[in-house]
Amino acid sequence: MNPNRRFKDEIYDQFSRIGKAVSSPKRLELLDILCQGERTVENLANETSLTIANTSQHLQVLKNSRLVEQEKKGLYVVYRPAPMVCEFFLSMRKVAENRIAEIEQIKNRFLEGKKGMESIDRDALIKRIQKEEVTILDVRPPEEFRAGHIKGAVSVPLKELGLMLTKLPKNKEIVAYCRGPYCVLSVEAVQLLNEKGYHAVRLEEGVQDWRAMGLPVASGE
Amino acid sequence: MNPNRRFKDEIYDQFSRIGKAVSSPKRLELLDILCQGERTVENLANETSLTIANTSQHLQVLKNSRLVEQEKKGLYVVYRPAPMVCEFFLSMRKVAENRIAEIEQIKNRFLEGKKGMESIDRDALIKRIQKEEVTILDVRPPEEFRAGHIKGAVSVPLKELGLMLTKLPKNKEIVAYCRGPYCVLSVEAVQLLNEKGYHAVRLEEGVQDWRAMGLPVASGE
DNA sequence: TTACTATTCAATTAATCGCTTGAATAATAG
DNA sequence: CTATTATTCAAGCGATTAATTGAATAGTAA
Repeated sequence: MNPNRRFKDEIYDQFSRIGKAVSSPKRLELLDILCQGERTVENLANETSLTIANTSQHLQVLKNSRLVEQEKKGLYVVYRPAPMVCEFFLSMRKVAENRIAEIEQIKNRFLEGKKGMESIDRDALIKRIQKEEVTILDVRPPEEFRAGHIKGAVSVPLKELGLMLTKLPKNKEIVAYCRGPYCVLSVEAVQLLNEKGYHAVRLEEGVQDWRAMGLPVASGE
Repeated sequence: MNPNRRFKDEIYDQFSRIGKAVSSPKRLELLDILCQGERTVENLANETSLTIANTSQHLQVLKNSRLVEQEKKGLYVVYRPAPMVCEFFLSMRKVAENRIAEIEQIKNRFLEGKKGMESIDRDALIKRIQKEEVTILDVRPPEEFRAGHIKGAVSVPLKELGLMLTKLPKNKEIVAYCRGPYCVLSVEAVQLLNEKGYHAVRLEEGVQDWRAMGLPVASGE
């Protein structure tokens, strides 16, 4: 075969390694979670309802295409996204949201089931922050809050929301967020809060989106 | 199954449609070409050394994942990339280049075979444009030049380069470019020019990269 | 109408992929 | 040392995919 053709084929073969890595829904889910912070295999398996062996296998596909890195910490193996990968994931999500009409439909159908659920986006939240007082709630697990959160947000993991209710102000509006537009933690949080008489709304964006917009993100406690 | 899990699965299934589309080397090659401008099926089949039927099949995969759009023009069907797709492709290429070491190796091995081949990047070219006079040559087929080219470049398709040699200035440096870092048209052009006594170098970036940097791009003749 | 061209469809084959299962490995604790 | 825990490996099954081939469709021209 002519050497130019060979060269091209080799190059596109390499490019396709990235594509193959993100061609499986389960691997996308794993990547999405990893972009919130590093995780062990067991941890990822629990969140995705995959078996441990299957999770490990998917993680190795991601590792072989260089989208994640792994580090052994004692008895555990911790995985984290490689640099640039989360930006790439966001860019892929953006194309999907803009081009695939089914995504909007699936989201609407899901949210219709949750009556009274109000979602706001980044712009609307920024306006409210300036105009009136709002409490921003990060309802993800505490490790994810520590790894990075919207500046000014308070960590109230969904699991502890029930216990923390009394500490929240009833007169202020509450904005809850989690991992992004397709994460349901904030959906459940807002439902619970509204049932209990608070005025809560859901922020669509996650920390990654917030950061990508150039908005302030903090980490640690 | 619990409705939250169902929702997540449906969403990631949709996201993976984009991933599946870019998981095949041949489809990536097709996308890369399409990002230079619209094409007919036959046209694409010729450039990729695929059969017509196979090309058509791949294009339909791309269409079903909404990455390309199609339009019937008389006897031909013309395909073009959907909005945002070329940006996404660039973002994927960037991850691949930065994460997959093999790509650099393949490129180096290929260019080693072409002795005396000098490549420069955008920054180096900009400096030379300011300091000394250079002639910028777009060696892609004329339709691609018309669809968009680096401002100030002259269209000299590789196929006609042999005939146009006399019209090129021997004392000025010549910078040839084509579709991007992995396109070989400019490699062949620079080889020919250097053999004939010109001082020619290859620009790595293509028009897409140029545009993505915010640098001036023109279209038409 | 008929002939011709560009593209798509349909059926087939070989290769690859996702997931499961059970065994193997590696680090730690007693 | 043995037992325990987290992860990976290896084999196997069914489903999906890429590429080939030949037939079918759609638009154009005589």
